[in-house]
Amino acid sequence: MLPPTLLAMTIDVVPFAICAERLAVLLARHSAGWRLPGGSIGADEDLDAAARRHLVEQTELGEVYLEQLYTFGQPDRDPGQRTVAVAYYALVPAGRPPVDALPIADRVRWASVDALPALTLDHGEIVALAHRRLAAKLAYSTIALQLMPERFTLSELQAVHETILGEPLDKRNFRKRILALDCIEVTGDMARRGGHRPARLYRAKRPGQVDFIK
Amino acid sequence: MLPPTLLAMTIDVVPFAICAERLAVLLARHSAGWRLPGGSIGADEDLDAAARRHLVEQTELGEVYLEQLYTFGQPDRDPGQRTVAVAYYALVPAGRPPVDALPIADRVRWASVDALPALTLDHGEIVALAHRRLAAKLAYSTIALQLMPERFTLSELQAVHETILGEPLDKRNFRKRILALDCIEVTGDMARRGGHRPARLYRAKRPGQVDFIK
DNA sequence: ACAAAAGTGTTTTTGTTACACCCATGT
DNA sequence: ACATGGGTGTAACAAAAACACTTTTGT
Repeated sequence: MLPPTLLAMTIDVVPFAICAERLAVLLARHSAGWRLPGGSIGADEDLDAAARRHLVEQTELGEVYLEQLYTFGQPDRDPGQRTVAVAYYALVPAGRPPVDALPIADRVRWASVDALPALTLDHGEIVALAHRRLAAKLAYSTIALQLMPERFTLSELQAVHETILGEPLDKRNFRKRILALDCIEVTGDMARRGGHRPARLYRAKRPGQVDFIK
Repeated sequence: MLPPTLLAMTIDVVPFAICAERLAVLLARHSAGWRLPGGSIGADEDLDAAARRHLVEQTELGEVYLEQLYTFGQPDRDPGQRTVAVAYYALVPAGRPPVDALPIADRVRWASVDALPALTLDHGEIVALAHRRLAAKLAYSTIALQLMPERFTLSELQAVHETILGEPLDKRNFRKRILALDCIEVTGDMARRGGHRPARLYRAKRPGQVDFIK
């Protein structure tokens, strides 16, 4: 058998968050436009670790849910040199320090998935695939909790689902289903925001953990 | 940003088939035991193409369903040199020329997934992940048809499902569900095998295509 | 008092599961 | 005639969908 080929490899990360009721991706400024955060893999670095490192270095988003998505290796995907990209997606909880307040604010930007600027290489496709995967996972896992702040209302959680799926959900059925999953619990505190009845605040029972359902 | 790192990359393929009512994997003989078919990636070769090429070269199995599974990149997964493996799985229809009849018969071997020999590196984990993925896909796609010969009976299809899931299924419910999917059609011919009533032979309506359901 | 979002059950519909007998062939 | 797997429908149950009004706050 032939020895393994040496190939240029990168990591690309699709960092998702909910911004202003929209599913948004954090993009990094690049000479030729915008691209996904990412970069090289250390000689002795795990792929997951490399993804996390690039995310922290370029976006200051640590401690987020991270999952491998797909590996893109078409020879012509990078017109410069042949590069294989291992793509990941990350879920950033709402309530993290907003990018505008960070020193890196001029290097990155949140962009809504349905109004993305042109991205370098095949990064547009990578985002599209990540979005589909995320939407599919809503149906059979508790993954949406990874996009929520520590404490949240049921209406907020429902809005996140609706944003990702792109369709409205029935309030009573949604609540029934979520509570039956036994993945969140009441905190006892109330969110009083706006001129209306205060809402109960919930928290994840097992923060950081994604459960599969059914 | 740093330039992409050059890393040793390989392709590993998990070729599944149903042999003797068991889910089996085709293994390749290796100096240090058994391993999955696979190998290097050509400098200008697509990853999918490389997976298909290795499968043909090492196992003579062309024209099979092939899907990327996961990319394994732990730094210590290969004690020799650091190697990243892009893993695929393949589904081989029953009724292909059996391996024993091929000139490569002494280099490869079908092994049942529940009686695998020790495999090199992390290939055992790769097989386990592929098996889980395949079992999961039975529930929401017509992927099992990729393991069937051109013409097959409903009982044979049910047996394939049962073998992969490792549990028996109800005959009437299974038939109702499969026929409702509108993915197979009667050929008009009958399979008369054994001392009992002949069975209708079906064929896939869209051979080679995997539909998602629900 | 009004506007705005929170909270709450029941009915209907749909899909899933459980289950048993006759049929056509080879021996 | 008997053994073997092929073929078929219905009733019970569970899950999902549809649906409207009262409550609590801020202004």
